[in-house]
Amino acid sequence: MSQQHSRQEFLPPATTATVTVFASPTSWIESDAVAQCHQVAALDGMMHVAAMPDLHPGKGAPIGAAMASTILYPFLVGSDIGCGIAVFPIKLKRAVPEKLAARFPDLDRALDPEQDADDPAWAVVKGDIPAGHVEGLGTVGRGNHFVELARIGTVFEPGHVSRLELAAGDLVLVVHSGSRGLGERILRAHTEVHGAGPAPDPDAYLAMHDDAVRWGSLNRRLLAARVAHALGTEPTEPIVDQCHNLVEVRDGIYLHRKGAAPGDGRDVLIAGTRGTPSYLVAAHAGPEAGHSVAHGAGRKMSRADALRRGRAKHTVEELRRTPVGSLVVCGDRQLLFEEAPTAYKRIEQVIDDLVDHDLATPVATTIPLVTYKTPDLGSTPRDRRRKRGRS
DNA sequence: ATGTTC
Repeated sequence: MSQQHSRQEFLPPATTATVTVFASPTSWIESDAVAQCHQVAALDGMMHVAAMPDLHPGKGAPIGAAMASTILYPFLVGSDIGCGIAVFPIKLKRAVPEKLAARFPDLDRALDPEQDADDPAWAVVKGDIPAGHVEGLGTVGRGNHFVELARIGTVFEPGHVSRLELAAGDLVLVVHSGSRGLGERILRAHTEVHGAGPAPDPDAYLAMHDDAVRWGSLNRRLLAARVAHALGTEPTEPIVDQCHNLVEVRDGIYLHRKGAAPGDGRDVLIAGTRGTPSYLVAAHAGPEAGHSVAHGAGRKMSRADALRRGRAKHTVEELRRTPVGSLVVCGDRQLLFEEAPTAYKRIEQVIDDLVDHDLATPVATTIPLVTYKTPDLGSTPRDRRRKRGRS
C-alpha cells in the first residue's frame, strides 16, 4: 500500500480535469485565457472547467468560467465575491436621457446610517446588514460596474416577457455591482496566510462568502432604490438578480463561478456594453457547462490596451453619447476609455454561442438610455453637495 | 475588481 502510494507521486495526477470552451471556433477567445483554464484544470481536486464565450484572462484565474472541484479555492472566485447583475422594473412618465442623467444621485457616496437616516432607500433593508458592513453601502464601485436605465427592446419570447409583467418599450434599471470592500477583505484575509491555496476550513470561508453574496444583492437593491427615488418613483423588487462571482456547493462539489452566472433554469441578464444592448436570457445549462452561462460581453482588450488604443480612436464625446443614443455618466476619462464598447467582444456573438451550445434562449434585449458609472465631469464637489441636499 | 498609487 505504501509502495503504491509512493509510486503515485511520480506519476501525473490520476485524473486531469476536463476543459470545455463553449464558443465557436471564430469567436474571440484569447489563448492566455485558455491557458489559465488549463492551469486551473491542473489544480488538486479539480474535476471540470467550463469556459463561457465571454472568457478572458483574469488575475491568476480566468474570467468567464465555472470550475468544479472537490477542494475549495477562494482565489477562483476572486475579491469581488457576490458581484452580480439585477434588473428592476421602473415606471417613469417620460424618459429623456439628458434630463434623467442629470438626476442620478452621487453613487460614489455611501449611505451613512446616521447622516442619511431619513433616506427612503433604507426601506429595502429588511433584516440586518450582512457582516454589519456599512462601509461603501449604496455605492456602485468602479471597473465594469454600473447602474443603467434601459428600455426593453426586441422581444424574442413574448410569453416569457409578459410573465415578467414587461413589454417592449418598458423601462428597467440594470444594476451591476458587487460586495465592494467586504469581499476584498475576505479574500485578502485568506490570501495573506494561504496564497492561492485551498481554504483550510471551507465552511468558515463559506460563511463569510455567503455574507458577501447577501451584501452584494442588498447593495444592488439599495442602488436601484436610490436611483428610483432620485428619478421620482418608487423602488421595485428585481425580476432578475444573479450573482456571477461565487462558489456553490453542489452534491458535495465546490462549483466556483468567476464571471459566470448560474444558468440552471434561471433568467439571467447578460450585460452588453455601454453602447450596445444587453440580453435577458432563459438559461438552461447542464453539468458540462458547469450549470452556468456567460455574464457579459467579456473584455476583448486589457484595460491598458483599451486606454492606449481608445485615446487614438475615440473622443470623449462619442463615448459619452453612444451609437444607441444613450448617455454615459462618467466623470473619469480613463474609465470611459477602458470601458469603451470597442474594448469588449460583440455581445451578439456571445449570445449566439450560448444558443448554439443550447445553454440559453434569448428572451428580450435591453437598450441603454442612461448608464451611470461615476459622477459626471462638470459636477464639482460643491454641485454634488447641493444635489445631495435636494435628494 | 479594490476604503489602490508616488
